[in-house]
Amino acid sequence: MPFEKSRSAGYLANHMARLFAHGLAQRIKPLGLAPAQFMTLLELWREDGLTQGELVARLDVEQATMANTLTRMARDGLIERRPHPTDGRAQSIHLTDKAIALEGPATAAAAAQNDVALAGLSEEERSVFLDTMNTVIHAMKSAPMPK
Amino acid sequence: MPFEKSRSAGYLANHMARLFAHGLAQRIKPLGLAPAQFMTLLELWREDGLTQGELVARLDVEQATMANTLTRMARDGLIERRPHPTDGRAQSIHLTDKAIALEGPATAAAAAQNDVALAGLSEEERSVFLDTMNTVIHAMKSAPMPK
DNA sequence: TACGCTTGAATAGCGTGCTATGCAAATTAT
DNA sequence: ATAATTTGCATAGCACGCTATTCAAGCGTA
Repeated sequence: MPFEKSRSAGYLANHMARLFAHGLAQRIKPLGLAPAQFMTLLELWREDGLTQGELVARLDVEQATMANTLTRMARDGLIERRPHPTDGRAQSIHLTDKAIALEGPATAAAAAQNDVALAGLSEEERSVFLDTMNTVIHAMKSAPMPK
Repeated sequence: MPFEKSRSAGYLANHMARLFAHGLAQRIKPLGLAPAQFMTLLELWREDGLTQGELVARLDVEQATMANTLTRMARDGLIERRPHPTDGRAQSIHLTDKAIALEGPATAAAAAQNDVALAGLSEEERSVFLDTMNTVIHAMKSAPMPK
């Protein structure tokens, strides 16, 4: 039997993530935000002044990816990189007033996209779905890489 | 209450898809393949000689994305672009022997990645999970774009 | 037939992910 | 205290996704 893409978790995950990203991008574009910037802001709204390394750990992206995202965010006036008070190698990342003001509208946009995506599911189904994604993420993170 | 990323479908979808892509990439790299190439090959293994436009429709990516992926695949000796027999604007995309030979190992690699990801789930849970992803995908594809 | 619209594909430019390097500051070991 | 290692970040280079633009070939219609 052929490899059926609509029965492949990986294929579906990719397709679903592209649709989520596209929908979110459309919704936050008017705010001057892009998806990776939003994701980063989620952490900084929760706790300002994190280092790049802390953001890397919390968002599970590579250090180089975060460095580039932060560069674009600084360019766009969302963050400021300040010298770290105690570690001369590090910087602390601080939100600008502009970025602080975006928390409400941006999280509302993300919630709206989630609502559209999950529209066909009951509360119970939504909860199971989120739990399952967390389980799958954990499985892949703890699996040893093949050879 | 704060926007909780581990309870956001979009955030989890993104994270999960990155992990899937990374795992698949590691597994098919020895075959000389990258994820988007594998996805494209899935369609061509099923039916050779498709046009770029047909691939775009089946994989739900933008035309420009597919054009670039096909260019890389031609560069890597996986496909050949031949003039379309009846439409002077189009080309038909044909697999090389090399690409044909990769079907077994590549689909096995993808299946292995899916297995790792779904390891913690029962058969029933896996089935529900795939169904739900298909439902969510459909919901986002049919939702009108905001404003 | 000729003009105009549609359609298949390429290209440019950018965001976001990755790996691989390089460098300077900090830390550890000798 | 000096040397070696580790750690924080930047940069280069590439895959892949997107939007926007351009061009040529096909198709319609006046």
